[in-house]
Amino acid sequence: MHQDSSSTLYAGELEIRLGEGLVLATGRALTLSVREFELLVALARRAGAIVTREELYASVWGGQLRAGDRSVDVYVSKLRNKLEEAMPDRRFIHTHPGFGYRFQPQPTGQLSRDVHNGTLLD
Amino acid sequence: MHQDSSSTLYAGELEIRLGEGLVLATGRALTLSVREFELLVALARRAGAIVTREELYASVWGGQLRAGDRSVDVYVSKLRNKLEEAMPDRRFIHTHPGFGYRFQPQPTGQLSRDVHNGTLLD
DNA sequence: CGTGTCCTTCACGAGTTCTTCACGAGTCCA
DNA sequence: TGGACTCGTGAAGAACTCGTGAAGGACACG
Repeated sequence: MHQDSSSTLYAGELEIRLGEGLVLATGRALTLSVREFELLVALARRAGAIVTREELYASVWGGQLRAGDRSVDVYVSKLRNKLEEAMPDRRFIHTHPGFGYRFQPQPTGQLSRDVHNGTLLD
Repeated sequence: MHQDSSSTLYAGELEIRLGEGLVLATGRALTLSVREFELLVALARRAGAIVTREELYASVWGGQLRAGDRSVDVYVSKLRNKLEEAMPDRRFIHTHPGFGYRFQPQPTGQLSRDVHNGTLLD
């Protein structure tokens, strides 16, 4: 079927359809590039956890992050812009200086038990 | 499987009669070639979702898309022309660079649970 | 045959995306 | 306060993806 790698991640109001490269924010489709999408997936799969740049680089670009390579940061920036454009008043990606990034779908400061009606986030 | 070949897909103002190879746009019949018709069906069956070139190729041509084969793009272009000729001011087929194409009957921007009064889309 | 339609492939230009660089803001610590 | 370090992000060119006109082949029909 066309649904195999295509489970769906739910992260707050975000719906990430893995098989299709589609992200819906409150119903509206976001247009993400391939790198942006894969970065979002890498972050959302580990929602709530801090993910290092090395790990993010490995999942999105494949291979080893070289010293001085800022591509992860650049794409986090792009991704943030698109997420915030679609859903202002919400911060999804948090920076933990020296450690990495953390994807947190809840409104800033608020943690709540989510109801996921699709694949569970880790 | 999906539905038998004699049902009808409704996608926005488009009515696609599977058994007859007939497409009606606001009542008027479109004249599509076989490839164009099957491409439209492959897209419309998964309306709202991004469908990759590989998947489209498999449904329309059958078999595996080879690197460098642009036939899907060429037929998307032809299909777009005919759809837009029949219904200007509407964009049905959206490109998602790096992923594939998405058929979206609703006015740009709005996704909603559709009411199909024929066969349901997936 | 001659003509028309459809299909496939090629090629070029336009448009997007990716990578890298560079500068500045913020933080930490002595 | 000053230095070292971490991040955010605009910008520019390279690299890649996509849109589409056109050429040529296959096939059907008169």
